[in-house]
Amino acid sequence: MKLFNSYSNTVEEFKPIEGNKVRMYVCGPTVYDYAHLGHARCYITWDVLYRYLKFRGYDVTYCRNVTDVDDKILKKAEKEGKTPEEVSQYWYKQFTNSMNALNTLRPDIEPFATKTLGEMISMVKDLIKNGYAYEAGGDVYFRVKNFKNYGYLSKQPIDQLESGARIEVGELKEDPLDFALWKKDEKFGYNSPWGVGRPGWHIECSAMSRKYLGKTIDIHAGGADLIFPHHENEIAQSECANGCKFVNYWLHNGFVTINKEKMSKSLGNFLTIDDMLKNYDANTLRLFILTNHYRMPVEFSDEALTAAQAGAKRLTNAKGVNNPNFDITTTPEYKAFCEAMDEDLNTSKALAILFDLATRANKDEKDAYSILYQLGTTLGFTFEKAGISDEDKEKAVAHISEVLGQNFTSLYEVLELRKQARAEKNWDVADKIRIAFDECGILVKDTKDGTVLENKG
RNA sequence: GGCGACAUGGCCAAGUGGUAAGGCAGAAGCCUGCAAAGCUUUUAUCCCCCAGUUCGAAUCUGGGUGUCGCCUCCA
Repeated sequence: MKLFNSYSNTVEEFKPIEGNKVRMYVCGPTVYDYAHLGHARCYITWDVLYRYLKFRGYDVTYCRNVTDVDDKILKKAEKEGKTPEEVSQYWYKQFTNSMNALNTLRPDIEPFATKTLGEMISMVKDLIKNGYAYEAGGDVYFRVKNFKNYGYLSKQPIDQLESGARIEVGELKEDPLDFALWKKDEKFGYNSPWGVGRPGWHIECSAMSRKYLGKTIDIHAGGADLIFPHHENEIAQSECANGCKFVNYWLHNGFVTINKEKMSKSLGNFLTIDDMLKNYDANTLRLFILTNHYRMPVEFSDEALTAAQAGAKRLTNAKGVNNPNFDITTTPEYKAFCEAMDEDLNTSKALAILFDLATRANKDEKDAYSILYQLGTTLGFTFEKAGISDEDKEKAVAHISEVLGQNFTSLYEVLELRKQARAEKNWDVADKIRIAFDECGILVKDTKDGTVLENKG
């Protein structure tokens, strides 16, 4: 399998450190607000990598942190008169709900920054001891100039970085490039050898990664906007504290754009996952994201989402039943799928194979659906036909009763009446019922095998 | 200013030296009371522009033009 490594800026053959074990870390959310489409893209992309690695037989440990100590959380807490913990717990729950709704698998480990403070403090202590960090007025800063590889990941010449760097008022840095490992904070802080304070954002990931996955890990992934300074700083901290390589493969996903502009909190041009899911289902969002290569920008538009919706429907509504005992690994489609995914996750190519399988499944080709189902599930699509809830059924019966001016007590009665009407070629009644169903969001399909009701989605 | 990426049909998009996957939309047909779904066929002499390398380039090289991102919190 080949993956594009941002560190070397080339596509490289992926080889885990130890046998078939893969240790994978993804920078998780700072929990203070709604997750938006940009987050969705990031976590769906790495969800697909996680699923695919497991599908290929790797023993993966996937760790995704939760940043629950941060300026933005504290600001929100102050504004709302809540404790930072209340704020982060609430938004963590929202985030988890969104991730579940998107059908992303839960990481094996989901550490909280506030529960990993010991590791952070010991790491900062080591950095000070080795001369890579210094304390100044209750803050601790990393001495960037002492790490010769600084700027390697982001391909930034150090003198260029220097010209842009500034020292903020109140900071006691030796050099403008230095960044905070620990910040004095007497209001919300925690005890440390340097007084009451809280950790800098970058040290959180270094510490959590080391604690749960070890000093050198296989994969570290996240959005491309984290390359500088976040990942650059993580490398500096981890390699100086541990005295060894931090990460073998740095993976970064591209952005979601809207009106050709990066979607982000600060620009305010974001659409939340929850809002998106009101109009489009999880399969649609996933298809929208996976039709593009993960490193390319994806432009959001309703037109694109509508196209994805039609495609997702075609893919997941194909005819057939999965035979779980069918071994797909001997099929040419499996081989082609793996070849595509092995090329730095060419999901677009992989999807072409799935679409072909969907067509063949619809033609009742033997095993086509099983292959489609098993490969599609590997990409995180769900094939379960959405049933109609009892609540919606009741609503529909009530609505149809009103439309036809007669009192139906069950869906069965409605369908029987329509069946009879159709048998008698009473199209007026049959169509009225279908239209009434449609108004309730239910699609009526008259197939050879009888009438089927479906959620319009 | 520094660094990096991208430019393929109406829309989205794969393809990085051998003659343009796939999806959406459109068209025609089959099926069908209608509708929906499905099936079949069909839609780029051409890949931003110019020069070059080559038997051969969307694919490599050089030069343009345009778009985006990072350099500050950001997935």
